[in-house]
Amino acid sequence: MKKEKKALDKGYDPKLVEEKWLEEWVKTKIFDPTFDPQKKPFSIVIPPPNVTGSLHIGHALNNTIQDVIARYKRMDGYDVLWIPGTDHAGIATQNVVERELAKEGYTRHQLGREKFLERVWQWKERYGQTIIKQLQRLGASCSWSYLRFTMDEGLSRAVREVFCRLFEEGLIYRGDYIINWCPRCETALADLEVEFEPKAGKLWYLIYPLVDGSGEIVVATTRPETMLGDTAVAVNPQDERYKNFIGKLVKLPLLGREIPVIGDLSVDPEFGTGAVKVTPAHDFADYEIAKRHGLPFLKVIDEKGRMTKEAGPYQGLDRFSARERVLEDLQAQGYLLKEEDYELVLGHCYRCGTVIEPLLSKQWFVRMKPLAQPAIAAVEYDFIKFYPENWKNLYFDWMRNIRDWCISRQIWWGHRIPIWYCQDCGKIMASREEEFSQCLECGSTNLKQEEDVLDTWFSSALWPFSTMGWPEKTDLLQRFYPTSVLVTSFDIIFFWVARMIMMGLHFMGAIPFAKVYIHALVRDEKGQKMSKSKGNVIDPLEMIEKYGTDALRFTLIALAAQGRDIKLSTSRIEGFKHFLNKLWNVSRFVLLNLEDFRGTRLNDYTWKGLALFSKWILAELDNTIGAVRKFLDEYEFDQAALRAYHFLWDTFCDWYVEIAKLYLQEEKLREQTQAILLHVLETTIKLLHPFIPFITEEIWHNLPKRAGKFLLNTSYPVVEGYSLSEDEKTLVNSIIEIIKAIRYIKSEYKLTSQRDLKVIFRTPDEGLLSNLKEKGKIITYLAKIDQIEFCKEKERKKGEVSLILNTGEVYVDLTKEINLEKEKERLLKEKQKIEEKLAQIEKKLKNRDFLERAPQEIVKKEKQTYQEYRERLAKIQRFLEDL
RNA sequence: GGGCGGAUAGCUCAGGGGGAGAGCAUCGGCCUUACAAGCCGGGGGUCAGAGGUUCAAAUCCUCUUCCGCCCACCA
Repeated sequence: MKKEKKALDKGYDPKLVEEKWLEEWVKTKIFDPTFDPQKKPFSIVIPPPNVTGSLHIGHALNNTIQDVIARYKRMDGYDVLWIPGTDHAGIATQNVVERELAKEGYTRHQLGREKFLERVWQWKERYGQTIIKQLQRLGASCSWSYLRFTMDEGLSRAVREVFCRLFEEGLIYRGDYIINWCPRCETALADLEVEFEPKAGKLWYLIYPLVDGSGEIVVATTRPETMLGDTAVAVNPQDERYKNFIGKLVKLPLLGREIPVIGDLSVDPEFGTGAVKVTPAHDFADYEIAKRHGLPFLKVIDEKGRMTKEAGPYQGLDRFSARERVLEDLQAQGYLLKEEDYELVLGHCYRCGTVIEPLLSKQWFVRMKPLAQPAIAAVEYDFIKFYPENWKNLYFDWMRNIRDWCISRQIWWGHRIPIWYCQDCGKIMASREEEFSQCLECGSTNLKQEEDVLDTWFSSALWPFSTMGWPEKTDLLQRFYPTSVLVTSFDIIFFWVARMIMMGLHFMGAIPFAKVYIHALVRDEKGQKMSKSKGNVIDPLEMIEKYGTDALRFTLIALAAQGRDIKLSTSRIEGFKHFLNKLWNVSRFVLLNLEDFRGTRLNDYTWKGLALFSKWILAELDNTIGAVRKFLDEYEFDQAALRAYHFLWDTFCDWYVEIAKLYLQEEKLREQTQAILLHVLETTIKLLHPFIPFITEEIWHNLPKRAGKFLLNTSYPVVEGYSLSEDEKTLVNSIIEIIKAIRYIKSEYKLTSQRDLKVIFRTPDEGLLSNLKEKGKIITYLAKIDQIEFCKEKERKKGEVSLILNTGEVYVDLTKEINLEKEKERLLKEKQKIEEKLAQIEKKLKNRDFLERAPQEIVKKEKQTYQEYRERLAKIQRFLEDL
């Protein structure tokens, strides 16, 4: 016999509980894999948050979902590895540190590369643990011994290896291309890193006179300052208006250069004047035109967004002031025809919001087409499955139109591109080693490493295998690659998911994960993405502080329906906090009633020997376990959580526990009821543990006779196959509906405190009748009345209140005078409802098509319902007469 | 310009071809062997609009309106 624990405190206080278990879990390393050969492996890699970041609500959702999966799988017998880690987040982190420096009055250039990187590393050391601590606070059951960082030595080696192999395979090349440039961060950006926003702007019409004086051509532009870099004017060759202009020269206003008029099919005759100025070095479309026609590229804006010497008198001006000046001068010299309001879409840097400048520059690219092909096939053939499925369309769309990936960045924080240039012979070499001393071609030691670093997503793309020690052949890779599932949100399907699939297939020869679960974005109440700059963030840490981690987790999970965004509100969190309190208190109740419990188990009793409602609750529990498991397996986490929620509250607390109070008083039933209470509570707690780990762990440790050190070490509940016979089901339903009916009558007639009512239940079902007679006590106890009579036939009596149920009728003699008018009103209202319903069914039953075409069970059911309602109507009629 | 998703109770949202659901809010009544963060009972919805498919539509299809996302080199 186990000495009983002292009862739980009244009211659940997460603060007292969460910290304690957190410490225990992390300390004992229960989240690390065991490598037990008996167990099947299951692995997840975390989407690594920014190393200097702070937990936001999106992380909270993302990691809660992963945690639910990880805990469920662990309890279900898998050997789970969940690799945690952080991302160095190149530009973002560099910007943060630069801002710090700015406060001290420095720029990174003043500090120099080496010193600057030291600062960033310092920053990383100081704040790098923050996000990890916060993830732990969230209860994330990551395998903390395997913590990784994208710039760890191991991961950096993987980056170099991948770069070199791609370079050797000819999949990485360097070239002059027009790219997106952020003049503030002073770096190139990939297409994906540019965000477009519509903005009110103007369309200016500029006059370009023909050199031969035979006329002029008017072009429309949104960026007049780029005219300084024009090297042609393009028209559509099929445009009759301009046919004769092609081949002629126009004089560029302000600068006086002579440039040709060319014909190009990409020009839309409908837009503007049908003539386009061509600025090859500062516009993507113009760049393409220029390549087709062999036009010169004239760079008039530099890396800082200032006009170059090519811009003549405008040299040194910022690009926006240059626009003003150019317009003034054009106006003054009569080259500005008119201006119109025009809404344009401007690209902005996704990290700092600065307007992007398309710029011609030398960058490194990855050839994507050859990598994309197998990655498309992997999803087409369902080797990788998306949940919900429709996200794969988005994936296909992007992958099939993929363009080469610009991977070089002109910042300092990141993986420096492992390319070395021989200063003597010009040889370009890729090196797996960090240092490289001698030219392979000429033996010169005069080598210079590439200044640029890699796009931060380059290392992220390797995450599933670089974290497991690749390129070494490690045990980790052997056992846990490919990973089982990737949990992420749709906004990084291109940035990350697609690239991991490509790299995984290319370097591991295997998919990086079998399933991709795409969860919702958590938005604000207006449906907008939360962001610091908009000031509409809900801080998960604040919520945790206020409501507790479990409440936040449960809320996020319960709201995370597949394929739909979450609009979070604090009232929901509050509601679910109440649920935790309920769980806490019912546990308290069970424990308080276990004082004399001898510790029998369910197996000590025969099914036949159990009380009716004990069998019932076991059957209900069984249904719940089945449903929760099914929902978890299908990644319908909200449904799983809500199913368990309703079982605990509506079924267990509201019915079984109340009935158990009665059973506990009966000597014969007391002990088995204790065993059932404990069993159901313990099972429910296991069921709920993946969602709300802290409170369940705390409760579990207060239960007697538990096995294992932590709840996580127990096994997830399985369906046992308990079910009631048909007679038992009828009996249970009857009891419940009788109780509800009496409660309703008492409430309607304001008799809630009156016990001495004469209540009669009549049913024609003799079997039910005899069964019910033994259960009168449950009814009187829960309905709070002194007694109830059961009968098969009943005299009609004036002044009784009566309710029709599925299994019979309840009559209440209110003894005092009742408001007959009110009862009449109620009955008439019910009568009307029934009549409406009957009319509806009648219409169906008269419809030959329905009778012939609808499934027979449906027809049968309708007929049955029709009969039942006819009977009801007759009864109501009688009740009305009896009033 | 393409593509995707949404419109269901006062609010926030589930559901999804055969009797409209939850949480919060609201109204009435309760300190009952845990829980007032609770218990018992009630009210409240032409499931955006129109058409179609079907014996049967909130649910499937089409269109319309509004909202939100993603993609796209119309200067």
